[in-house]
Amino acid sequence: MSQLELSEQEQFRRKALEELRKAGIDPYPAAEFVTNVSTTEIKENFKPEKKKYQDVSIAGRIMNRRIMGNASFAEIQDDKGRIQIYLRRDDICPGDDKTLYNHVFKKFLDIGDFIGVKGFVFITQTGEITIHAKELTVLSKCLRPLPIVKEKDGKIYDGVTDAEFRYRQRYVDLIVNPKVKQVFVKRTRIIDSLREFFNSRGYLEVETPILQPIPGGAAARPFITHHNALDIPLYLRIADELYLKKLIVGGFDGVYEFSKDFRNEGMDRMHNPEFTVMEIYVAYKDYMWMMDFTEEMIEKVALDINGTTKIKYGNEEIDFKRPFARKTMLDTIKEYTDVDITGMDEKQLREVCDTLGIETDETMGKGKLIEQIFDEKCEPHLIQPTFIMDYPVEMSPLCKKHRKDPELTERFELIVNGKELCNAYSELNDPIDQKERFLEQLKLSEKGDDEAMFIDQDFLRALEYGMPPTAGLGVGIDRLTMLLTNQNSIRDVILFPTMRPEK
RNA sequence: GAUUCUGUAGCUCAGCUGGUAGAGCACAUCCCUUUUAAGGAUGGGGUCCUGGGUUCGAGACCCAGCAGAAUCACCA
Repeated sequence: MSQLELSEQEQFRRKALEELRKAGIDPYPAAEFVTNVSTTEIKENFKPEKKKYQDVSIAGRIMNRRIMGNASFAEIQDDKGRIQIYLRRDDICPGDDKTLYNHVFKKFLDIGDFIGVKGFVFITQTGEITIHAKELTVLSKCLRPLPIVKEKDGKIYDGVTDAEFRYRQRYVDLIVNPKVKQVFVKRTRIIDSLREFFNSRGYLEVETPILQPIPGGAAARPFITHHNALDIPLYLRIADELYLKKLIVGGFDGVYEFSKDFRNEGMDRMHNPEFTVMEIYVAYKDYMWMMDFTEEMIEKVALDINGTTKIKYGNEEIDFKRPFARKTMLDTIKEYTDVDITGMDEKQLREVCDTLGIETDETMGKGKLIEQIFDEKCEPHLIQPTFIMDYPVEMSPLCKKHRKDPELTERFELIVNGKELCNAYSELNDPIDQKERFLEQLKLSEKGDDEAMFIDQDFLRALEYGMPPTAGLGVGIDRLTMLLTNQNSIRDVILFPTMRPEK
């Protein structure tokens, strides 16, 4: 980029950079700057009578400056927060040479630059905890004007709100919007909390392939790529289910993975092409056990993150206190539509859909039709955490048939705010049954269902060696984060959401 | 993929019925040793998303495109 293409403000900052160098100051010094405190630590603990923090060293980004001649106030921001700095010319320049204040601080530094400050903490006349600077060190020059967001009594002035700007330049969003940073801190805490829950029960975190020759474990359109050395197509995983079950076959009794999955489908406020799912599989358990486990897990995470089981999400108040409601899918459909679809065949179900005003097409089998009825007529009403149990067998090709009714499966989903949050099975471990279910999927695929599952021969081979009865659970981490941080879009809980490239 | 809305200074936004491009913050210059959204004064800064069209004249109107957001469809 030539000098001519730079904005006026960028040119001024580049000029200041050169002036710093001329003054013998390296604008990008290599040496460590040792700090001994953070902004928030001072603000939380400083008491004027205690004589604490009389020799502090702190580093951060300049976010505000008020120059009053030979004394100035600045605010610097570190990882934790902000604090005000008081700079007096004769304090940071004790000798005759006043360059550091008159030129370096006043002329060559800007909002956005990183500085290090050594000094003591005091309270100003207006009552603000402030660091009185004795030394000032330039740590890094900022060459672009940083948007200035101001706040007074909770009111934001000149906020950076443009969604495109925020997502594309997330680094700026994080600098100027502290609430955004908090969301991502919470996201990590959620994952920490889950991990702690699993580890404390002795389950093992594992890593399974992202590049898979057959994308298994879910019904979805995959991304495809090519491996040059092997000269084969590879798919980005859509789920890690089959690999984790192979590990149960291999003798691990409890395994889990935080899995970045990829689906080549539509994008909207609930869907990003890459997203995170936690899947866990525990041997010798069933879906009833897993329901208790899920309840306990969700309640714990809510408490760990927000200190309460109650959350506000949009206009709803949701309570994650145990126990959650438990209903079968067929009962729920009866409850919301007054239709008992128990034992109906495909033709009858199609008629029910017509009466209820649900669109159908020829590629839809029995399972898909029931799913449509549930998704349209029931799911949106389920705001409080609700387990929906016993899905039709056609909808769940990897799930064990119900112990009491072969038309159903031992499956539950946890619905919160009208959306699926968790999905769990008594895992199908009968290799003959599994093969038949895969063949059913193949028929659906031939009928035109482009989401039907592929047949994974290696998975069938593993099951033939024997898999103990196993309960499995998947949790949408992005959606869980959205709920616990009250965010309306998945893009607000993913640091760098997928965007069309610029220009 | 469909529909609607949006795109003007570094940021947030005005811009009338089509008639010389505006404000606040930021930036620059000068003054000021306890200010806080904010010290005071003065000043500079624009590919009005892009390309066509209508018009004497387009930031505004029309067409096409690009990018984003919301809603819907599919999916978690």
